[in-house]
Amino acid sequence: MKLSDGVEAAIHCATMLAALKDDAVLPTTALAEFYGVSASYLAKHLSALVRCDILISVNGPAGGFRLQRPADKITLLDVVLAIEGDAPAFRCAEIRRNGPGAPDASAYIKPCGIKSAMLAAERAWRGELAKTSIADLVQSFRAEADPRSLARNRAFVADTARVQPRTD
Amino acid sequence: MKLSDGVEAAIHCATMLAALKDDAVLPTTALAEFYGVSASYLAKHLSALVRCDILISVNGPAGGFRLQRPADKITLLDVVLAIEGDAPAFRCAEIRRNGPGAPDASAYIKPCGIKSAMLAAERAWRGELAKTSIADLVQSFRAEADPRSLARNRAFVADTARVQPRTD
DNA sequence: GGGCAACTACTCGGATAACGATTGTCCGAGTAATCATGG
DNA sequence: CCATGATTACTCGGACAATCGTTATCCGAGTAGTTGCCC
Repeated sequence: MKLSDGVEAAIHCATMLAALKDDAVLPTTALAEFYGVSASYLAKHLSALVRCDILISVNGPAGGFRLQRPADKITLLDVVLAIEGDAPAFRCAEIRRNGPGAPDASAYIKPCGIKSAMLAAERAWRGELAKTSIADLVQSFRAEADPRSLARNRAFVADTARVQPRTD
Repeated sequence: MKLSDGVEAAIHCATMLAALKDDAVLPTTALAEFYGVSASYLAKHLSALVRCDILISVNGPAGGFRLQRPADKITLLDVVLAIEGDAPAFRCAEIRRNGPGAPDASAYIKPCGIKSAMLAAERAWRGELAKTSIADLVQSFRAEADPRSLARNRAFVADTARVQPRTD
C-alpha cells in the first residue's frame, strides 16, 4: 500500500497550471526546476495526465501544458488514477477456490465478504478524493498560504507562462 | 497504489482461525495446502500477524497459530496494517519547499492542502476497514456461503485443528 | 518595405537502463510428544 | 505397571535469492519562432 512518488508532483503541477490564464502554458522544464524534481521524470507523469485528458500539451517553442478543462471539473481522484492506474488496490486471487477438495465454480457465485469489504473501503477512499477538486486546492492555498510562498508562485507564473493560441 | 499480495491470504487465514475452538491451533502447512499457496511465503505473513499481536504462535509438534483475542476485536484494518505496514500511503516529500527562491521553513508551518486531502482520504479508507471485524466476516460467510464451501471449511477445521493448552 | 522560405531551437513523446521493494525459498533454533528403559 | 530421561519429529522464526514494478534517464519526432533572402 504505497502511492507512486509522482502523485505529489502531479498534483502540485496541476494546481500551478490551474493558476494560469486561459491559453497560457508552462513547460516541463520550468515546473521541474520550480519544484526541484527531475525534469525527465516529471515529463513522464505529465504525459500520463495528458493521456487521461487532464492536461493538454502544446508542442514546439513556447509550448507546454495547460489544463484540459476548468479546475473545478478536475478532482484529486482523476489525477491519482491517472498516475497510479485505475486498477483496484486489492486484487482478489480467489484463493478460496484453491486447494484440494474445493468445489467447482458454481459454489462461488457470490463474491466473498473479504473482497466486498476491501472494495467498499476503496470506494470510500476514492469518494473522498473525488470530493476535492483542483480548484478547491487553489482556493485554499490562496486563502491560507504564507504570503512569501504565495508571492513566489505568482512571480513564477508571471515570469514563465507563455500565451499560446488554442487549437481545439 | 497496490496492496501486497499476502493480504488476501492473511485475512482468509484469520477467518479460518476464528472458527476454531478455544485453545486449538492450525499449522502453516495445513493452511497453505487448504488455500493452495506457498507455505514458506504464508509463514512470513503469519509471522507478521504475530508481531502485531493479532495471532499467537505455538511452537513444537501439534503447534500452530490461533487468534490472540476474540474475533470481534480484530478488524480488517488491523490485518491490513500488519501486512502492509502502518506507513501512510501518501508520503509528502514537501517539494513545495524545493527549487530556487523558496522561502525558509517558517513559511511552511501550515500543512499543504494536498497533503491534508490525501490523508483525509486515507483516514476514510482506514475507517471503513476498521468497521469490519473478523467476526463479521465469519458470520457473513456462514450466512451466505454455498453449503459445499461451508462443509469443506468445517471438515478442514475438524480434521486439522489440534488442541493446545494455553500458556498465557 | 513586405512576403516567403529555409533554418533553428525548443517542446513533447516514447523507448531504454538502474534501483528498490515485494515475492518466493530455504535452513536453523526450539519445543513437546514419543518411545525406550529402569524401578 | 509407572516414572523418567533421551530421542525424535514437527513447529515457528529469521536469514537469503529471484522477480517485478517503480524510478530515473536519454534520444528522436514534431512544431512554431526566427532569420535571411528575394521581389
